[in-house]
Amino acid sequence: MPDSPFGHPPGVAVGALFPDRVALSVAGVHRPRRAGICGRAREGAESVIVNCAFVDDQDQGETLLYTGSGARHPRTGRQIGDQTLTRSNLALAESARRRLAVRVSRGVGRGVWRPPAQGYRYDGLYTVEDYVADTGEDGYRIWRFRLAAVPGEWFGAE
DNA sequence: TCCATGCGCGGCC
DNA sequence: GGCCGCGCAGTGG
Repeated sequence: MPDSPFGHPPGVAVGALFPDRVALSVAGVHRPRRAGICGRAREGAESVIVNCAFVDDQDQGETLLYTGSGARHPRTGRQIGDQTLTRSNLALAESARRRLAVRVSRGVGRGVWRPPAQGYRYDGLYTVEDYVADTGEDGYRIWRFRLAAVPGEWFGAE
């Protein structure tokens, strides 16, 4: 499958726990050490981290509103400028266009749906339903992506 | 408080 | 395609 979408990482069960981002990376769940979105503009997004580090995030488990990357103060978590539809944000947009599954891992954070006790948990596959430019809580433009769990392929599935 | 490190991407040949 | 250098990033010691 030359143009295969990104699916479950080999040998990793949905619900698997990892102590930190390095462990997630080594397991092939989410490769970047720091970035929350892994993906390429032309191929779509491979995986994302959900920990509600962005003020405009909303995590409801089966569906979630995921704020794009960029223009965020690294310490306060507040937005400090307008986000652009480039780089990893474009990757998520491409995933939406091609209906590709994206791997979701949840970390600890206020507002995270059923967060792990510590570290990170691989929560399975989601699709990017749509996305829109919006004005976030801090008054800057954000790109907001709506993710929906793939039935039977995510942590909350029966 | 500081800063490493991995990855995407563009430039260049 | 391959190499290289730049800039960014939902960490974490």
